[in-house]
This record gives sequence, structure tokens and C-alpha cells, in this order.
Amino acid sequence: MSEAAPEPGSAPSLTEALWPDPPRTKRGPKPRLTRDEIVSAAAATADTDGIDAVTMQRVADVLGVAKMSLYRYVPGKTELVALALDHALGNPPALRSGPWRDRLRGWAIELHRRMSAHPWSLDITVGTRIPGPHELAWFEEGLLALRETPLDGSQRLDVLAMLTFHVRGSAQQKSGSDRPEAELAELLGPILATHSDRFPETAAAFADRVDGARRDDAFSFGLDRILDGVATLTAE
Amino acid sequence: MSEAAPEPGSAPSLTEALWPDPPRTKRGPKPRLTRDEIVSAAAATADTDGIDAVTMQRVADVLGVAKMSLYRYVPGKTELVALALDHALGNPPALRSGPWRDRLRGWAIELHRRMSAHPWSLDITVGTRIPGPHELAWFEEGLLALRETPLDGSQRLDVLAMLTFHVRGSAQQKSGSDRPEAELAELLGPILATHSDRFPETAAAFADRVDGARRDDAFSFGLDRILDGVATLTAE
DNA sequence: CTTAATTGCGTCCATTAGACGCTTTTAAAA
DNA sequence: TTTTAAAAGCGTCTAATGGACGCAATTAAG
Repeated sequence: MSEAAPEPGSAPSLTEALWPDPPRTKRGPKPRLTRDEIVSAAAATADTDGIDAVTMQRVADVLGVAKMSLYRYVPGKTELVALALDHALGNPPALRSGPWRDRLRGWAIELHRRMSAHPWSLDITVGTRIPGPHELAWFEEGLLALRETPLDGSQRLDVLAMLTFHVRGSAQQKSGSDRPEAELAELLGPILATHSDRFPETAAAFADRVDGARRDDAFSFGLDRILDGVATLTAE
Repeated sequence: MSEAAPEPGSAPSLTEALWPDPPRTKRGPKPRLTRDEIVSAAAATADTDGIDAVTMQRVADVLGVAKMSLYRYVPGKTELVALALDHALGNPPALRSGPWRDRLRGWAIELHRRMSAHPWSLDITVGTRIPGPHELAWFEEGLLALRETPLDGSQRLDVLAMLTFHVRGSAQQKSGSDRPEAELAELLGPILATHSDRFPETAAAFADRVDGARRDDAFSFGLDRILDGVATLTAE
């Protein structure tokens, strides 16, 4: 929430933070750190102990510097976290052949894998954000896959948004546990048992799921449904 | 993160908080507040000033009591927020007739409306949560709509999850602004202009969207795609 | 060699959520 | 009616947080 612009620039600091300009004057002491070191440290901390463990103090400790030193490299915590997110996302896989459906499927699966690997990324991708370079690269890659379809640009964006929502939602559900559905069912069990009269369908559906010993593949189920839906549209 | 159980119950406090038991011994001074008053105050505060404005202090001020008094009604802030969410969600609409597709569509649209009306609800529905009574009621309603389909319980749950993800994601994007896409395009404009060589497809797609003067209906676009996909499955 | 930009960071502050324990209220038990 | 103990209200205190500010040390440009 602070402005770190040395010049009277009009862009918000978040944009500047994510899309930095190289200008490097050569006066003054040499920086002891790199912005990238800080971002990596923040991401690593989030990976091991969750996003709440990422405090300026802790990141500074990891790097062996004082807390306030970080502010020479990063305008604030918000920006640091945004950078860590883009760092965790990384570059999209480049699959430039095959039919759009397979490509898009691979795209979504890989995105899901990345986000699941950094569950904290889900906690912070909230609201209208400014995408970082890697995030935009993912978008670009997804749009490339849709190029052979008759969809217009707007529809293509909508398709990617839809896929992103599904990836995010699915990854979110499984964050923190590797058998999320079983866990949820366990949590819900007592509640449903107590109020089975109020929620008969829900109780039945969960019983069904447990009996069927289904694995956690709500993600791919939904993914296929979505791709079916898009296919229906492109076929028109 | 604290345990408020008067008895040595084994359930986590969140469950107890969301699914309270009426036991009301009649000793001691009469409570000056209701849990519901507190929850309403918290939700109202979040509605007007965002989730960050919801502090125990502020809620207490609104109600004219001391901060620590709230802890007699609510185990902690986490639980208060969970309660506020369920409060904001409210009961699902009861549309018990018509084909499953229309019912599900109405269900999703209404859910979208509610969540958009309380944008803060999106910031806090993260990870595996314990659903409150209202949330479960929505689930129940959604499952009811799917009863006429040949899908099994597990698939029905997956469909609802998918829809929920889409609703959440869409509502999230538009939180904080009523023309989110235009806003995003504005934010992205300078970036894309600067790096149009790296993101040609993205630039083109956004240009397409702006030219087409499309309104913000990524939500219903995706919703129809999803329902198409489900229809494909049920038709098999 | 002088100068000015730039770094590292110590100090300070405002805000949080929450623990703990005291006092007061009030219904149940004697 | 008196005694008793459960429960409510909440003042006080603590630890953690993000961040403003300004000073001293560093180092390249002039």
C-alpha cells in the first residue's frame, strides 16, 4: 500500500514490482542481496510452513539480514507475496502440437500440479490481481492452444478463465491433505449423521462416494466436462 | 485455534461453533448479546468495509461492548468469520420443479449473486472448510436438482463442486468493481503494449474483447459450457 | 579528492488476536 | 431466605505484525 516510485510515475507499485525496469545506476554500496533471492526465500518459506509463516522478519532471518533491509528491494509485503506467486508458477510447458483439446488438457493438468505443489498460491490469488510475467506466459500458452478453434478472442479468454477457476478450486480443496475427500467426509460424517433428516440427498451422495471407494479425481472429472462443453460450442 | 468446549468433546471448535448445541444452563447473569447479533455485526462490517475491517475490537464497538466479551460467544476470530460466511450465504432458493438444467442454472446464478453481494466471502472460503448449515442446505438443494439425472452420487457431488468453483472464481474476479474486465484490461494495457512481442495472442485477444464491447458475462458463458458438458455426460 | 546517491538497518509505532483472572450477576440448592 | 457456584463482562497484558523514518557507512561519478 505504499508508493516506492523514485520518479513521479503514475503506475501503482504492484505493477512496477512485478514488471521491473532494469535501470541500475552505479552509485552507492553494492547490494548484498538480489530481489530474486528474497523472492525465492519467501516462496521456500511458504512451501514449508505456509503463507502465514512468511513474515518480513522471517524472510530476513533466512537471508541473514535485518528486516528493514528487505524494503530496499521490495516495496512491501503485498508485492513480495505477488512476486513469490509468480515465482512459484514458473514458465508454462510448451506443448505446441496436437489438437486443442489435448493441449488444453495438458495445460490445465500441469497448472493444477504446480498450484497443488504450492498450496499457499491459492490463498493469495484473490480478487483482481496484476498478473506477473509467468502468469501472463501461461495465458499466452493457453491462447495458443485455442488458435485452431473458431472461437473469438473474447470466448477464448472466457474458456481459459473457466479452466483456471476449475484448477484453482480443485487444487484448493485438496490443499493440506492428500485425501481431501475422505477427510471432508470424515468431518461431515458426524454432522450428516446428526442432521440426516435435513440433508438426506447429501448424506446419500456421500455414502455413495465412500462405498464406491472413488479416488480423488473430482478435478479430472470436471476438466473433461468443461472440455466437452467447449467442444460442443466449437462444433456449432 | 482454541478449544472452547465445556465438556471434553472431541470435535474441533469450528464444528461446534458452526453447529452449536442449544444446552443452556440457567445459572449466571443473562447474556447481554446473542451470538447472532455478533455474527450479523461482523457480516455487516465486512459488507461495508471489507473483511479486513472486521476486527474483534470493531465488532465489539459496534455492539457497544468490550472486545473480550465477544469471546464468551465465539471461540475466536476464525470461528466468527466462518459464522459470518454462513450467515451471508443464507438459505438456498427452493426451485423444486423444471428440468435439472434450468434448476441448476438458477441455483448457480443465485449463488453467484449472493457471493457477489458479499465479496469478502470469497476471501475466506479457502481450503477444506467445515460447511455451515446454510452451506449444506445449498448443497442439498443442488443435489435435489440432479436427482432426475442418471448420475451417481459421486458424480453429482463433482458436478456441484465444479459449479461452485466456477461461481467462486467468477465472483472473485468481479469483486471490488462492477466492470472488472474493463479494469483489468486497463491495468494490462500498458504491460501488453510494452511486451506485445512476448504475448501476441494475449494482446490480440484483449483487443478483440475491447473492440467487441462485450459486457462482463464470462460467468454465464462458462456456466453454459459446464452445463453443456454435464448434458453430454447424462446423454450417454 | 569531493560529492551525492544508495545501502543496511536500529529504533519506534500502531494494530492485531488472544490469555488470564477478577468482579459482578443470578439461578439453583440448602 | 440464605448459600453457593456457574456464567457474564471485561481490564490488563503480551507477543507478533507491517512499516515509517532517519542515520551512518559505502562507493562510483565528477
